[in-house]
Amino acid sequence: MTVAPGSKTLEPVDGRDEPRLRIGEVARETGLTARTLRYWEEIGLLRPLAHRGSGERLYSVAERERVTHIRELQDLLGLTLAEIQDVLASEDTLERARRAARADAPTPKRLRLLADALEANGRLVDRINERLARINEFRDECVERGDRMRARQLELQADQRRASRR
Amino acid sequence: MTVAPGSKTLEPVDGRDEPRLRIGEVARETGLTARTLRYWEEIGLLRPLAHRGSGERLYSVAERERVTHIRELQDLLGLTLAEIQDVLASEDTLERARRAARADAPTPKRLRLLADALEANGRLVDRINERLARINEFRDECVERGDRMRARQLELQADQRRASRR
DNA sequence: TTTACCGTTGACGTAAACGGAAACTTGTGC
DNA sequence: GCACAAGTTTCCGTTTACGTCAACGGTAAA
Repeated sequence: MTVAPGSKTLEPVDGRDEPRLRIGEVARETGLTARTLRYWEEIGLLRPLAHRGSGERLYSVAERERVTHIRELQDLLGLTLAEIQDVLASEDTLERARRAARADAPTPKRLRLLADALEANGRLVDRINERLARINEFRDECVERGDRMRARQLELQADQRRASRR
Repeated sequence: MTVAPGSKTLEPVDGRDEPRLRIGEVARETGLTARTLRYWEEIGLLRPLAHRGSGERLYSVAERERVTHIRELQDLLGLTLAEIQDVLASEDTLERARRAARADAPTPKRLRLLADALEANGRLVDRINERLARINEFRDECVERGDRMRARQLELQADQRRASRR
């Protein structure tokens, strides 16, 4: 058995503990393909540091999480990548807020960033709730149809029993 | 103002009361484009009777409902048109069951058709529930993030008040 | 050094539509 | 009876979000 090449040079990178992930790892862990990750980068959804030898991309853990988040927005809410761009642009405020916290930025500025992030989050939750409502409605329709079918089934079974009795 | 052409010839068609709808009407009522309806027909999802002069399509009410059903499967469950083909193939059993009922088919046959339709419906409901669960999970994550942000906001606001008091 | 991986860019292919052009019915109004 | 608008038809090109294939490069273990 061979060890994945580069496994040693990957873990640290500049004294920090943040592990750097290769595209294949991110793909496996998120259930996507490398092609998809490159495409998302191409249209500006991701921004890994492409380095190491001939431009090999390296992802941070935060970026991997961003990937799964994008996946959920796309899959579960049915947003287009363009819409996701917008959502993420709003949400990135939170990242800026965190950086501001680390940089000991003035409290009012941090409060403003937080408020923005909260608003973006609120809009997202609204969209999710709306979608949940619609799906619930659809589900109820389906269940009701099933109920009607079961009722009809009982009728027919009764018919059958009556017929076989005589 | 002019009346839409053909509005008079449409309602009945052969002594039956079933109104026949033109492609534009179906498109408006379902929120799709005529182009999409033709495309769905092209790949075998719909089968309107294309007639009247030069192959103008006419849809029944049942077909319009099929269209909205397809839309929901696609939109709400995120199924591809190919998957929808399968789902509908199973569901069409119900239509056959109805026809069998009208044709006074033997009870055992009708029961078999009903059972098939019920099974297809059950599978569909399962898929819906699965999806609902995943979206709920995602929603909870988002709400929780919002809660954490609000907590941080309160902290910062307290800081601010303490600072301004002295 | 060779082999096995994993990665790169680039070009072309595909699914599920969307959009527009040009021609053909069809009912209406003069 | 004829022009006209509304609606439709087919045909063809574009878009989005990737899949696939080819040709090539770096890294590490044997």
